[in-house]
Order: sequence, then C-alpha cells, then structure tokens
Amino acid sequence: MPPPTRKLLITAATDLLDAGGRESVTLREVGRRAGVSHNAPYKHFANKEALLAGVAAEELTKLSESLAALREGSRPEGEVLRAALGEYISWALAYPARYRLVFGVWSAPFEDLAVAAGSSYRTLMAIVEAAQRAEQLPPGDTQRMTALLQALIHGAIDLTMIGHLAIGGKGNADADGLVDDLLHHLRVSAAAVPAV
Amino acid sequence: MPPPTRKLLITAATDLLDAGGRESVTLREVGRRAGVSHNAPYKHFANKEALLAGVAAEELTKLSESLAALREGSRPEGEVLRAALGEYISWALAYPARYRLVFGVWSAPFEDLAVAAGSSYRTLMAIVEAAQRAEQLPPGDTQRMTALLQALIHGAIDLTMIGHLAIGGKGNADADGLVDDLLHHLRVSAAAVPAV
DNA sequence: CAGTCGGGTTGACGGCGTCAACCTAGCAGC
DNA sequence: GCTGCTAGGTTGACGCCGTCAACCCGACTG
Repeated sequence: MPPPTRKLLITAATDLLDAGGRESVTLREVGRRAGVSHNAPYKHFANKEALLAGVAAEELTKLSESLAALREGSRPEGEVLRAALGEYISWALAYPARYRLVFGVWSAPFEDLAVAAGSSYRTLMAIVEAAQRAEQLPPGDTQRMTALLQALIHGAIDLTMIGHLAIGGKGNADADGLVDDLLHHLRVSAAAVPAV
Repeated sequence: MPPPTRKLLITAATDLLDAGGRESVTLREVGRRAGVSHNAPYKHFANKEALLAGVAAEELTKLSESLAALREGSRPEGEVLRAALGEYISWALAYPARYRLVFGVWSAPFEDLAVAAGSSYRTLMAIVEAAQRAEQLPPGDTQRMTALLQALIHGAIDLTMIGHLAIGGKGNADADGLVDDLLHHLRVSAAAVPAV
C-alpha cells in the first residue's frame, strides 16, 4: 500500500524545512506536495506547530536509534563516544534546519517529542557512562557529565551553523574538525580529574 | 524632541519579541505600536528581517558595552570573568527571545549586526585573556579558549531555555547555578593544564 | 522659487493559518 | 440489510500578514 497521508505530510514538511528553513514550511504547500487539499493536514495534526513537532519527533527518534545501534556494534568501547559524536555532529551539519527545529522553542509540550527527547538523552547518557568506564571521560556524576557534554556539543554546533564559531580558531565548519576539537578539550578535563 | 521613528520601531519590535517570541513580531503591529502606518517601517528598514537585525544589533551592542564597562570597573581581575558570565547569562535568561534572535539564522549578512557581533566577541576575548593572566583559566591559545568558552556558555543557555538542560542535574534554571557549574568545569580544565 | 528627497500616507495583491460546513466510504450494531 | 457513526477528505470563507505601487507634503538646496 502507498504511504499513509500522515507520513506523506511529514516527509513533505521535512523537505520544505531542508530547502528553506522553518519559515518556509507552510501548511498549504505541505498539502500540495502530499497531493491533498490545503486543509487535509488538520485531519492529522491540530495545527502547524503540531506538524512541526511531529517532524522533530521523527528526526529525534531516528537519531536516537542510530546512536543506540552504534553502541551495539562490534566497535571497541573506547571508540563509541567518538563515533557517536561524529554521527551527531554530521547529522546536525547536514540538516541544520532540522537540528534547529528539534532544539527550538515550542509553545506547548508535545508528547511524542518529549518521549523522543527522553530516549535520546538516555542513549547519550549510556554512551557517556561507557566512555567513563573506558576512561575516555573522567569518572563521577554521569548525569552531570552528560549534561556538560551536551551543552558543549550543542553550543559548538549551533555557533558553527551561524558562523560565529570556529572552535578551532578560524571557522573549520566540518564535522571531523569539531569532533577533534571537542575530544581534545574533554581529554584535558579527563587528565585533570586525578588532581581534583 | 521625541524619539525618532526608527527608535520607536525598534522599541516596539523588542516589546513584541519579549511578549511572544519572534513569530509574534509583525511589521503591521510594530507600526501600530509606534503610532505610524503599516508601511512606515519600510522607510527605515528594507524588510521585516532587516528590522529584526536592527533589534539584534541593538541588543548585542548594549550587551557588549555592559561587559566592557565591567572590565573597567574596580573589580579585582580574578573576578571579572565570573561577573561577565553572570551578566551574560542573566541577560539571556531574562530575555530569551532576544537571545535566540541574536543567535538566530539570517538569510543574508547585515552589516550593523556583524559589527556588533565582532565587538562583543573581542570584548569576550579580552576578558578571557585577563582571566588567563589571573590564572582563572588555563594559559595558551586565547582565541581557542574563547571559542570553547563561548560554545559551552551558549550550549548551556540554549538548552536551559528549552528545558532539556539541567547542567547541574535537575533543571536549576537560574543564572547563579549555571555560572557556578560552568566555572567549576572550567576550573577542572585549568587544573589539568600543568599535566598536559 | 523650482526641484529633489526623506519620510509619511492609502490601497491593493496574493499567500498564509484557521474555522465551518459539507461529503463519502467503511464499519458497527441492531 | 439497513442505519448511523466516524475517519479522512473536500471547498469556501475570513482576517492578518509582508510587500509593492502610487501619491503626498514639508524641508532643505540650487
């Protein structure tokens, strides 16, 4: 059977998002691309924001799954963190509009989005814990370490996107460079731990 | 004399931004609040985005000035960094919509905004350099250190705003808590330096 | 004193989000 | 086997939006 309308709507919205950012996603154009009328989306989503939340939830879920898959691969434990960071950053830089949507502002809580956010956070935390075991990160409060890592990654990605960045000095806005820089910094922190 | 129209427009736009976020700033409402017609803004800004860029530039300039003033106060050098972080974070959490506007996406470069961004970055870098001299931050490549600090702060602020955060564990979304957490982390880094 | 021009006006246009009303196929219960 | 509900679709309308075009006026400028 052909994909259900709801899926078609999300796909169309994602395409528009990639092409022109959040502002260029309009319900009417989404309807057009999905081959339905301008009001059909209201049969699947309460309003425009709910459709966008659906897109965000979908993206976050896929990301979370691919990070989780990474953990269960045959990769040595010491390299999972690096691989996960690479994947995360590559995705963000490849689809900046999706990334900004996911970490954007919502006027009300959306359940599917909250669920996806929770599961991706737990995945990240498990990766951090493993990295701590593998002595790639300093031991101690895993939750705090996860939050710190997340803030650092998010800030680096977000600033890179708008060009303010250049964590390595002069705007090397590629994923590998970012991963190297972040890991270098984290290793410095790790080295410090025995002294604290 | 009364404030010029251009200023009135920026003020009105800022008020709307604070009240309902970027999406609720409309040129027509800005005009209404400034007491002019719905098309008067076009005599001062090329389009809506240019008006928003004007707001962002204004905010960034004020922030940069207040950080610079902080440096020239009678405060001991070792405390300037903490004070600056506090000011920066307090402003961001007090006016989240302005903050997100400043670090938002622009479809084209805006000169006044670029100027303001450059000057605020230089101010931050000077503060970092002073903190390095005062041994509050590890020595070495000041530019890299500034970028790192900026990424960490930005990530922490942005995630706090959307509630994902809780760098301290369970969502203590106040400025003081954030400053403490960030400084604690940076101190750990600093302690590591001799060993690297 | 004619002319330019900065800064204001009104009016129009098409696109948008959303609401209301209607339609119709499929399934449920009697 | 008819009845009626409902999920999912339609069209049409409303008001608001950003933007463009045209006009208007008062103040400087030659």
